[in-house]
Amino acid sequence: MQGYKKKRQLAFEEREQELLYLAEELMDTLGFAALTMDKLVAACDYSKGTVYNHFSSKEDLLCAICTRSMQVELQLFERALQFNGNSREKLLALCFAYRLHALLNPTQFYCVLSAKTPAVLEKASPVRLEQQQELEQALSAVADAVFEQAVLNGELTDGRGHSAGEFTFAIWALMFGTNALFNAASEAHMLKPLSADQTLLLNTNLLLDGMKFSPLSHEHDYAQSWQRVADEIFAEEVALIKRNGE
Amino acid sequence: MQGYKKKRQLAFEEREQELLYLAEELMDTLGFAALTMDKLVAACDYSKGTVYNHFSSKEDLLCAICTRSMQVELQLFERALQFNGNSREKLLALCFAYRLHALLNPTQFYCVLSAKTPAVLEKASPVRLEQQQELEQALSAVADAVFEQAVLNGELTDGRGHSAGEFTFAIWALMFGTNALFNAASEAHMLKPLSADQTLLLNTNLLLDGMKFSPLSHEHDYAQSWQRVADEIFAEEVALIKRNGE
DNA sequence: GTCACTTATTGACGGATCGTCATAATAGTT
DNA sequence: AACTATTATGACGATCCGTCAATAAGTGAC
Repeated sequence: MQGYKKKRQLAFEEREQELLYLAEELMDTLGFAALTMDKLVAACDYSKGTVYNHFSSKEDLLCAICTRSMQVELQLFERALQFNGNSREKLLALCFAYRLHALLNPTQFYCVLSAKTPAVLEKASPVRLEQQQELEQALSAVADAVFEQAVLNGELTDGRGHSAGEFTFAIWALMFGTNALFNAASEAHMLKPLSADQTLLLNTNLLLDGMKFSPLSHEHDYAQSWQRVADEIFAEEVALIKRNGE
Repeated sequence: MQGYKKKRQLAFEEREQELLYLAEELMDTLGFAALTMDKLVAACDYSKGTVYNHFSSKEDLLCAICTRSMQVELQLFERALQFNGNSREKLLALCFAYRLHALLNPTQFYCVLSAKTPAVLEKASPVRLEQQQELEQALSAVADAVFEQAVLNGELTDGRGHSAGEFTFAIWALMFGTNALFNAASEAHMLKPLSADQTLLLNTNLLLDGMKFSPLSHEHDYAQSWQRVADEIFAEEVALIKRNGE
């Protein structure tokens, strides 16, 4: 029967989410490296075989957490787009969302970082990797659209013939790198003389200025825009972080 | 006796290098994830206890490979500085060296990437982490010096009061991110429509233009500079990569 | 309601891997 | 040669991973 299979399928997906949530929780409480398939099995109500029915390996599980992470990130992106401002400010809002996501869900960000590691890439299942790429595509598409709109609006006029995709990749790489290095630095108890937010803002300003994305940073107060994004779009989340930080 | 201890110490360090080299070789041949302490022990002439006398854990070993990697990178940086050109071209040469290093030693780059992962950071020994930070400091210092020289030369005049360190961090994050994402993409057999070199060049051009680092990219043909770096400084290595690539 | 058949679940198990530690060996000292 | 301090050894216990034969649950036919 059709309905039966559908129900079954639904239960399967629900359980997968449950397992992913549990795995994340385990990492949160026990530390990132302490996540173990055995522990996950012990913590859930299912047997090892069932868990392995969902995730072909530990790395596959990591990858799954990673894609789920990008799904919630995508939602943050959609919200960021609602920011009332010019294209460059919208892009800034996306960067804000990216950073916010990393702060809200450090564990998830760890997974994303690990998922760029060959040790994980080598062992994750092909299906999972494909899903991950699709999500990355979806996330990139959001930024692409902003760049394309900026061209239409005349905010981005440099005609060197670079595609939106290239610009998106550049800002993505910059955000990824900045966040990764920051996290590593804080994890290693390094001195952190410069505030993460300010650095992030500076870096995006430099890159977008280099794209000649007007209004340029000396023509507009993007620190204020950054603050506005925090207040007008993500007030709740920012408050949550503040509370957790203390 | 003084001389005795010294000799002993020397032998210890020599053995450590030997082990590191061996570990890297194992990763090269068996795949990144296949590196195992047991295998390393089996491959070397020492016992497990001795190996663990050098590296407190597998992650510590990874970290050690990572710092050694940065040492060779530092040498490449020194050579890059020899490039005959303006400050911005020297910085470009540094970026070239960074990329070159990742291409020449993919395994080492994997280690560097993994070393940003909390799973590794959590388990590496404090001493090792400190060494790693020192090396990062040394590498940053090279770029810092170029930025500072550029200010003295009047090539970098933007007076927004940003320190060389901030600029260095920005370009470092951009390079790290670009390389990491590229490697992950190629590992996952993703479509790669854009050439890595061109993308890298574009990204640095954008960022440095945003810093108002003259001559700006529309005032100078940095693609040519990039090629010159390849020919004049790293011809040997580039040839090696070409050969290996086929 | 029962039987045959398909699909999903279980958890014990083998094979690896990690890191430790009591024991053995080696070097230096007296 | 005897004694001490340092280093090396590899067997061992504890995990951890992933598999698979056995078991249970679900489904449709009669």
